[in-house]
Amino acid sequence: MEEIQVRSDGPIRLMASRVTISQLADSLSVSKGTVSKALNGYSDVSNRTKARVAEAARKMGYRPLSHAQAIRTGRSRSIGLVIQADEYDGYNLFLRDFLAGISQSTSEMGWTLTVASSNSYQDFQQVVCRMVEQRKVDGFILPRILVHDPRYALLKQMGIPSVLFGRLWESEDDLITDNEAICYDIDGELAFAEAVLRMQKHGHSRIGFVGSPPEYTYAHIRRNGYIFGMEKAGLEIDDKLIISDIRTRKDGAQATQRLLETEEPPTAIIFATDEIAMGAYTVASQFNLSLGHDLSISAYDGAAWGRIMSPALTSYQVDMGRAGRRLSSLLIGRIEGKRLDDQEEIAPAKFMRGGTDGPPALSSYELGRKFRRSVNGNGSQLVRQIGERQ
Amino acid sequence: MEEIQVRSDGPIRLMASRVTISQLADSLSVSKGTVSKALNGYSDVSNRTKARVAEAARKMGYRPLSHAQAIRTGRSRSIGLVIQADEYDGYNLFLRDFLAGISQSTSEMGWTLTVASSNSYQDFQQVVCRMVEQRKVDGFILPRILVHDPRYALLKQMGIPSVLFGRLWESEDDLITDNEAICYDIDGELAFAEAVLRMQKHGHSRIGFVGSPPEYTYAHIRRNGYIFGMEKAGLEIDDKLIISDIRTRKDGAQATQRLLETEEPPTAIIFATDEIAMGAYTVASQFNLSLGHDLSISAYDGAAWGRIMSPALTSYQVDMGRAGRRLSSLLIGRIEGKRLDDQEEIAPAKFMRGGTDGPPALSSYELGRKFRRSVNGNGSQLVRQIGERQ
DNA sequence: ACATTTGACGAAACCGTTTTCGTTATTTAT
DNA sequence: ATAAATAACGAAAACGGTTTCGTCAAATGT
Repeated sequence: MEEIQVRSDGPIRLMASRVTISQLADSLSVSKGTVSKALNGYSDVSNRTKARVAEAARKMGYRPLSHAQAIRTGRSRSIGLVIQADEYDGYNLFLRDFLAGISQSTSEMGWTLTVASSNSYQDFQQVVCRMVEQRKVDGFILPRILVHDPRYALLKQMGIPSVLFGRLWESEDDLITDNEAICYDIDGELAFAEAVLRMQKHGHSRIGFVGSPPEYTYAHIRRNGYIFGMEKAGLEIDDKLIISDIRTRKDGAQATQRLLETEEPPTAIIFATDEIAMGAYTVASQFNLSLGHDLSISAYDGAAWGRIMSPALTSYQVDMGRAGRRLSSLLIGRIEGKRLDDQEEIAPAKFMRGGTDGPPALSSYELGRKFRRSVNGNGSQLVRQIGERQ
Repeated sequence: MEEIQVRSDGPIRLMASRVTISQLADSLSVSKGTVSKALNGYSDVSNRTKARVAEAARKMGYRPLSHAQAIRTGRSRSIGLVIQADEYDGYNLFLRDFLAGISQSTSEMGWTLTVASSNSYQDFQQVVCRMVEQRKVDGFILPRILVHDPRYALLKQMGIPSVLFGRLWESEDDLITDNEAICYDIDGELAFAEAVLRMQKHGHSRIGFVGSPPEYTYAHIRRNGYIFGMEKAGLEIDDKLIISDIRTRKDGAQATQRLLETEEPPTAIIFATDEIAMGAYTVASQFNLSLGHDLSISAYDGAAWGRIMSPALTSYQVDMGRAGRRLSSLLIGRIEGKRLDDQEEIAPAKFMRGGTDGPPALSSYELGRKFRRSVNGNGSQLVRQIGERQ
């Protein structure tokens, strides 16, 4: 610990001047208590005075110091986001737009975004507790919601406001449904139903699905969308065409291969995420299948690098900026005790036409034959793993 | 504005209890002033008392409330990062690791990370001023440094501490070199020199370079590394093999094509970033060149999606987590007035072997012929643009 | 006309910390 | 031995807000 001489003046510092509440009060010849009450909308002060104060505050550019407010009120006008550094997040999908959205919206409302990170749920717990105890934040945005999300449960138990990007999943065996959670989500169900119908319109009838790990709520939602789309399309739902619990490109490739190995392989496959759809590119190039012709695929996320693939990946894009803006707005509203008309807000995904879907060039039978021929040509080697880490 | 009835109790709130300095002082039967001075290392209090206070603080888990400190000291123990939403950042490269690094390090030191965003330099200015005026942050981390970075100039003029991820560039016409700036950077010069030598070892002698827009400092550094490597390798530096000011994959493809069109085309090309190196994949697939054989390429950044390309991109990886940790540590040190032994800290990049470099299968002459034949086969069409936005 | 409520404000306490300024006991200098 | 310096602490004043409480005039009820 450094010794500080008494009356050390520390490092250089040039303070930008600021209007304080006392200065504002003096200029209006009222007490600072009245100014505070006026600005905070107490019924305790006349409308005339409120107007005068508001006007003067605007003119003098007065902005209350949130630190000073925090010490008395316990609220810091800041919202928290904990980045889970441990979580698999293959290709850094959206963080920038998401953060930009959140911080834009929070700063418009005069709030602040505080970012922390954790390496485990244990760590998350500690980080949250410390931030709350220190009154660093008044609430949290929780991204990537799990079916039974311990983070939400923790915050709820602690009485800390939160909003979810995604939804909780109420399975049949949950006796109590949680109707307090505030959610913003993208309508994955709709997108995947649409994707199926789109494939049907192209002329596909054997349509497969490759889903995400079941711990995520979105895995269920997207799967349901697929099922719903198949029903609506009047197509047979064949369990052999449905694979779940896929997370990486490599596993996506294996899943694709497994689907193509079935007796009546799908001529179109719908992937739950862009990343696992990458696996189809591997398989296609390995077995000489033309994406968009021999095999049609469509995915979801709208990641930027999907556009650099060739052909570009057909996908559904999520507007992460908007998600961030809405979530912070919802959270701040919640913290300030506003009543919401809706606990859930669902926004549509945007279809992004790429080159990986189109009318089937081959029938299911022909595709199967072509694939098997190619497999024999290659020996029965598994998907070659390209560029392993380190 | 909502009406608040007098003595409204507002939204639900369950405060986690906290040890205050008064409680701590009482338990030790000293005044809170003494406790404060003891913990802040004033020479004003005896070592015995300091030890007692420190011990009790540890035992009771006392942590000063940064808001309360801020109101008196003007320092909030928080560092700021402004995300530039306007800036081109093709594929969301590193933000997550970078943020995780920063927040990990800051939180270890008991500090906080505050994130904001801006859409322009104008906006940056406003955002920074507001954050400083509101004492939200004590300093900033500036990523993606420009040759003459107005952000750094602004902060310096305002007297706000900052650290740079990257370096300022002192050109010959700058009379005064700024030796106050604190920088952390990756040794791009070394990496690019190495890349050249590596290509030479493979047997290449015609080695091209595709560089970034010159407003970024790193563009110059990487180019210098290439030049230095060429000199060290004893290879001729041919201006026709050097292209600059390339930012996107599409432009990278055009640059690649231009290099291949020269009379004596390079058999190896070194790209300043992974993203522009993607252009080489486009060109290779279009003109039927095999990367790693007909044409060797190597790049820089170590983006995760480089590994999903086929073949995987040979690149130099930047440890963004470490960068974040070091930068926040340097910044906090600077704010606390610590003397540094070095103003610049340079870390090495890590070589990531991929499949895009190897011994040349063709001589420069043969490569040129093969390329031209392929061009004629394709007509002289320009690089086809795959998957345009929207 | 009088008691009571209401409206509008100011004075002062308060939040948790830092910092200034006294004060007293102990050294050191003369 | 006495004056001056120093060491170690407490009391209290900041910091910039919010909130409680008291006060007084005006409005309202009887």
